[in-house]
Amino acid sequence: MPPRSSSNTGPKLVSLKTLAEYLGLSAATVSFVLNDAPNRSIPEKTRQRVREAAQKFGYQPSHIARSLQGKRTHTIGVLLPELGDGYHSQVLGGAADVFMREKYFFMTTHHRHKKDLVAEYTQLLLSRRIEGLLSIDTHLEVPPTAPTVAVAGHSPLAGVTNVVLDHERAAELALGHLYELGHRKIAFMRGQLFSSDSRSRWRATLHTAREMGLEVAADLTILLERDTHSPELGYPGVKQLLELKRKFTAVLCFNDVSAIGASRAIHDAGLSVPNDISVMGFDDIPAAEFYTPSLTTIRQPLREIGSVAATLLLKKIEGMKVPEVKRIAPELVVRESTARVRKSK
Amino acid sequence: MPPRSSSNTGPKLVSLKTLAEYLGLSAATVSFVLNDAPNRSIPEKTRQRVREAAQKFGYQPSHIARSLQGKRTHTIGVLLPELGDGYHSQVLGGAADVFMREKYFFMTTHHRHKKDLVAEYTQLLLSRRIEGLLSIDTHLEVPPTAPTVAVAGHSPLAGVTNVVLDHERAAELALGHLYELGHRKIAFMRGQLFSSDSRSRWRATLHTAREMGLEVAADLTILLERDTHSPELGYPGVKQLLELKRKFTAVLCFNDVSAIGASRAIHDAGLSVPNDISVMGFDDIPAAEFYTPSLTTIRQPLREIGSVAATLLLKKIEGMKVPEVKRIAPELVVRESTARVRKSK
DNA sequence: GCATCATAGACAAACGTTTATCTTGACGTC
DNA sequence: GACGTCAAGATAAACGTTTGTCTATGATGC
Repeated sequence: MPPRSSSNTGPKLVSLKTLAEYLGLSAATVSFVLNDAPNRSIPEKTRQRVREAAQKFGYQPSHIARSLQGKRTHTIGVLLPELGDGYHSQVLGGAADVFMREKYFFMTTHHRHKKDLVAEYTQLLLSRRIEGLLSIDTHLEVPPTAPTVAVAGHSPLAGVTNVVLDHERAAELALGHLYELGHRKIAFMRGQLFSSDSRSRWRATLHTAREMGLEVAADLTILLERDTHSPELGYPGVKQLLELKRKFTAVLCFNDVSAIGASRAIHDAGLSVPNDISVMGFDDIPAAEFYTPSLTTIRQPLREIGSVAATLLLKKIEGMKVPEVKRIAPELVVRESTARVRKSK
Repeated sequence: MPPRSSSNTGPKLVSLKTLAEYLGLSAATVSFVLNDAPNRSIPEKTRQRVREAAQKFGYQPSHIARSLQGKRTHTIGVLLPELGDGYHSQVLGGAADVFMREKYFFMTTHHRHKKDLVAEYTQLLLSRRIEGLLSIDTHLEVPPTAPTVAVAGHSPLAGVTNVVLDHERAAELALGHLYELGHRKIAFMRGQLFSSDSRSRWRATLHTAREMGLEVAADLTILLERDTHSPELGYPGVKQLLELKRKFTAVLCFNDVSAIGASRAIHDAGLSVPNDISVMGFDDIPAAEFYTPSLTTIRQPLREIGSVAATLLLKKIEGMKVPEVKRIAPELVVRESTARVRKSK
C-alpha cells in the first residue's frame, strides 16, 4: 500500500473562537450547540451550520481548557515499580480495561522502588490534576491528597484502600488439594524475607496447616534466600532435602519459578514428579502451563485484581464509601505436577 | 505500622492567586519568583517570603493552566492493542524508561485492534494535546496530526516513522547458527497468514536461505494455522513430518511457544532434542529459558525497540529529522535445544 | 397600540497560569 | 529642579473553554 497523502505537521488545531468567527456567531453559542446544552434556544438551522463547520474544520475541544474550569479531568495517575514484567503489567491491564470503559485516561509512572521518585511522581501527577491514584506494589509514605487505591501496598495508610490477595484462601486451596490427594508429609518453601508478601503468605500457610492438622516440620522447611527469578531459586533447597533423605511426598513451593527448580532437583535425583513427589507452584505464570510436567498451581487473578482496584478507585472518586481492604480470592489450577500419594510406602 | 494521620480529602489545592493574596503580592510576582524568571528584579527578601509561603501551603502549579497557553504539555499518547501481555508491555516498558527520563508523561490506550477505537482514541488523545503519538502494533489508517512513531505498524504512512525488527538479520542469525552446526536438512515453520510480521519474516527466511545455499523444501515446510498461544501450535505439524518419515536434522520454529510444541512432538516420537533434531525458537520468552531443554532462540530486544521508538519520537517532537524506518537487530541466544549435527547418519 | 414574552444570540466572567508592558517612588546627575 | 535611571512590583492580556446574565428582535395577548 502506498503512503497516504496528508502531512503530519497537520492542519492547525482549530479553536472555538476561530470557528465562531467563521460562523459569525459567538463562541458561547457554538459551545452550546456542540455540547447540547439544555435551556438554550437555538434554531435547528443554526445548529446544523455549527455542526457542519465543526466537522469541516475537524474541531476538537481542548480538553485542557475544559478541565481548567470544570473540576473533572477524567484522568488517573498510576504508580508502579516497573513496566514490562508480568506481574505489574497484568494488574495494570485489568485496571486499564475498567478505565477505558469508563472513559478515564491514565498516566503511568514507574519508580523502581526509589522512595524519592515515588514522592516526586505523586506530586507531578497531582499537579496534572489527576482525580485518583492507583498504586501498584508501591510503598507510599503518606496518603496522597487524592483518592487512592493500593494493590499489594505494604503499610496501611489512612484513607487508602488496599486490594490484596486472600492468602488464607490461597493456603487453604493449596494445602487442601494436597491433603485430599493423601499427602501428609509436606515440604514447605518460605519466600525470601525481603519479598513483598512473603510474610503474609507464610503466616497464612502456618495457620492453615495447623487448622488442617498438617505438620510444618522445621526440617522440611526451606527458606529461600537468593534474589533471582530463575528456577535456580528452588533447586538447592529441595536437592538438599533429598540428599539428607528426608521423607516427604509433596513440596509446596513459593512460586512457579521455584517449583520448576524443585521439579528439576527431584528429577535429577532420579525421582518422578508427580509419582514420587508432588510439586505445587504459585502464581500461574505462562511457563507453568508449558513446563513438563505442567504445574499445579495457585493462580493469582492479576487482571481481576487490577480491575477490582480500578473499580474501587472510580467509586471513591464519585464520592462513594469503599472498604479499607478488599481481598481477592485466588484459584486452584490443577495440572500434572500433583498426584495422589502412592499406597506403597 | 499504624496508619498515618492526614486525611485524603486533602488540603484544598492552593492557587497562585491565593498565595499572592496571602503574601500581599500580585500573582505575577509570585510566578516570577517560583519560576526564577530572568530579567526581573525582585529582592532576595521577597523571594524568600514567597518560597516559604509556597512551601507552607504545598503549592503545586497547575500543569493544566500552564499548558493552556504555553504550547508544551510534555505528554505522549500511546496506542496499543492490549496491556498486560508480554510483547506490548515490554516495548512499552522500554519506551516508558525514556519518557520518564526525559520528563514526559504518557497516557496509554488500548483498542484490541478495533478500527473505530483506534480512531477514537487518537482523537481523544489529540484533544488532550499530546505532543506525540507512540503506536505499538497498531494499524493506523491516516497519519495523525501529531508526530508519530510506530512500532511494528503495518502499512507505511507518510510522516510516520517505523521501528521494526531487522528480519533479515534474524534469519541470518538463525540459519547461520544452524548452518555452522552442520545442519543442511532443515524444516521450516511459517507463521499464520494473519500474524502481523509473519510475511516479512518468511520473506527474509527464504531470501537468507537462498543466499546460504540452504534448501527450503516444500515438504519440510509447516504452515501454522491455528490461532493459539499454546505449544499446541507447533505440535501437529512436526508430528506429521516425523510420521511421514521426512528426514531433517533441525526445525526452525515460528516462535518459542511453537518450538516447545515441536520439542514435545519430537520427544513423543522417541527422539531427542537436540541429539536427533535441533530446535530453534524465536522471541526469547521467559519460558524459553526454563524449558527442558532450554531453547536456543532469536531474541527480540523488545525493551530496546521501545526505547529507540521513544527516543525517535522525542526527537521528532523537538523538530529534528528522523529516518522513515529504523531496523533493530535481534540477538542469537544459544541454549540447549540446538547441537552439532551427528556425524553418523 | 402597548405591555408582555419567547427567541436567538451576545457579553463577560471565570478557571490558573505566563509574560509583556506599565506605574510608582527613590535616587543620582548636571 | 528637571531629567533620567533603576528597583520593585502591579496590571492586563492571553490561552480555550463553560456558563450565568443580558439584550435586541419579533410575536403575541388583550
